[in-house]
Amino acid sequence: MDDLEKYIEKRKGKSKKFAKSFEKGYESFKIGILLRQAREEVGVTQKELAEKLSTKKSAISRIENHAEDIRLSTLKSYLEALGKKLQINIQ
Amino acid sequence: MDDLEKYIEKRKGKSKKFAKSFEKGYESFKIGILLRQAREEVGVTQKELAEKLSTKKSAISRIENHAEDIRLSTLKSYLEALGKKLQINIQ
DNA sequence: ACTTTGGTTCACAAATAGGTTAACTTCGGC
DNA sequence: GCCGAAGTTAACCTATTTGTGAACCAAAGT
Repeated sequence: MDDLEKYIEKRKGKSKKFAKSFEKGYESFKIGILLRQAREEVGVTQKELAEKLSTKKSAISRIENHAEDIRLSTLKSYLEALGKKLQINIQ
Repeated sequence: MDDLEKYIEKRKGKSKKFAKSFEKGYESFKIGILLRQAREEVGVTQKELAEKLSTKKSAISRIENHAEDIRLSTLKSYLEALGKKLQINIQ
């Protein structure tokens, strides 16, 4: 069980809604979880991040919880606003 | 000069339109170029790939040439249709 | 010269992501 | 208990991506 999965279990315990919708589609949630992890690691709130991205905290929450898909540019800027870099490679 | 840049120079030589629009935004083109490279490496035509993805060759061409942004799911399925895997990590 | 194959580009329609506001919940500190 | 801070969700709207069909170009073969 890797870090991501541990993290997921923790969130399932905290939020019933999360647990329920999670079962519907593991894949779509992965990226949101990764992003939340990245944000919490840096120790920034959704509101602070939203301001850096000139958007609203609700949009951040949606990305981390609900979003079924995300644009590459959104992913990139989210991470860059956290001082991180997105690395993509093909195997 | 890495492989990607070599590849870009080659394409610039072949297509004036590509060269011109390329200058407008390097970033947006990178992903299309990577995808084309991946496809050519496997030796599959745009039409063949399009059929695997239940879409049309024009959509594939657009992604490789024009697309300013792309959904993560699109990126993923494009690569999976080529038998490749998308790997994302955060630095 | 004609045809076929691979690719490009455009225009329009359909689907979906992201911006925004507002109401709601949870949690910690007072 | 009350309050503020952090987060969640829903609804609406706009912007953008993707699907699709058609016209076009270039190269290669016949």
